[in-house]
Amino acid sequence: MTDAALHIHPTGHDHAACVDEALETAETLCVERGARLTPLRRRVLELVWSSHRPVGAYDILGKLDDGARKPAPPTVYRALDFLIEHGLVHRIESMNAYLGCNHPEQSHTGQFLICRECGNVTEMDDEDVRQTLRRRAAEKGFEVRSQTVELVGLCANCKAG
Amino acid sequence: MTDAALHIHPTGHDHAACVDEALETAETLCVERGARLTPLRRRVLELVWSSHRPVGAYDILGKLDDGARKPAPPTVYRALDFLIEHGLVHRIESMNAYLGCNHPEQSHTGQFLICRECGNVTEMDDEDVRQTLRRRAAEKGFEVRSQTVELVGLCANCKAG
DNA sequence: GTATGGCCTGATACACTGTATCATACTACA
DNA sequence: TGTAGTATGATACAGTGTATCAGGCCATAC
Repeated sequence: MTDAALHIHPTGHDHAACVDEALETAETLCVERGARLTPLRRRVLELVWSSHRPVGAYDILGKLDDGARKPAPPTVYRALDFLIEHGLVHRIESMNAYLGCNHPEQSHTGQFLICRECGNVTEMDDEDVRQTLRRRAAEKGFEVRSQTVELVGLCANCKAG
Repeated sequence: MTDAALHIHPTGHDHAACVDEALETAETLCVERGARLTPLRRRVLELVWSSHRPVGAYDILGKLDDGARKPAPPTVYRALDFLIEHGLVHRIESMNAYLGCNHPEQSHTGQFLICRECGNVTEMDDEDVRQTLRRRAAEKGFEVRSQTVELVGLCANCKAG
């Protein structure tokens, strides 16, 4: 059982279920692809999923310190690279931080809604947005290969509260 | 006369004109607002405009070294903060770099088209995109306050060439 | 004309984020 | 087993950004 299982997430959901599902999905997906979700990578993924807030690489590094051996930065960055490559984790550019992805089946670059009150980030994978961006850029002669969309504002919970 | 005036920009335009116009616009705008475009800030703006590629803070720092005194990082970051606050410069999050804005009249966050071949970045200030993002987020209960949109791909020139 | 307060810059030190490189260990497969 | 490929450990360093204090400049008030 992980730390996350010990408490309920601020938004009221059972976050342990999020983590479990994410890890299970990752296992399945890596088996399918012949990719190796090693204990280290699994642990890093679990730490990224410790909340719905993006996590810094050095936060992960700190939490990997189990008293015995303290890993070095490349250890974390390599694990993150693997996870990102397989769509299991996204990098939030405007925060230099990392966020678990809950639908990694097809690789993608999502659109992120960053709440400036609670810090939670939700992924909005909107095809309309994607197409609009692609079309508008194309009208300027630009061929889009990858999209970074990060919106800061207020989430539904924080607006209500 | 600046360095930029000594050569023609890759895309074939007279880049010195870009720089001159940007600096002139900045002067006017700061006078209107009662903001102080000091020699240092003006110089930093000029260096940001040295090309249509985003420029790193430490590149600017290096070019500020006139042999006599070498400025320290905070000097550059403070100047950049001022310029960003007044919409004269944008920060490209995915590159940790800074780009001159050619229509700073009304403050805004633009959409950026980053060419992975030539490195040039053009700003696409598309209201349709802005509205689509705002609407789609609102449908998820999210109220957008600021947008970061950075698209990587191929510009018209590099596709043709 | 000087005094005062606010803004701008200088300067030192440090924090945070990420990478290059080489060595070691593990795994899968022949 | 042996071997090639992959994963991790470990050291060092590069790149990016900030906290903090001190000094300088300028406008306005008196």
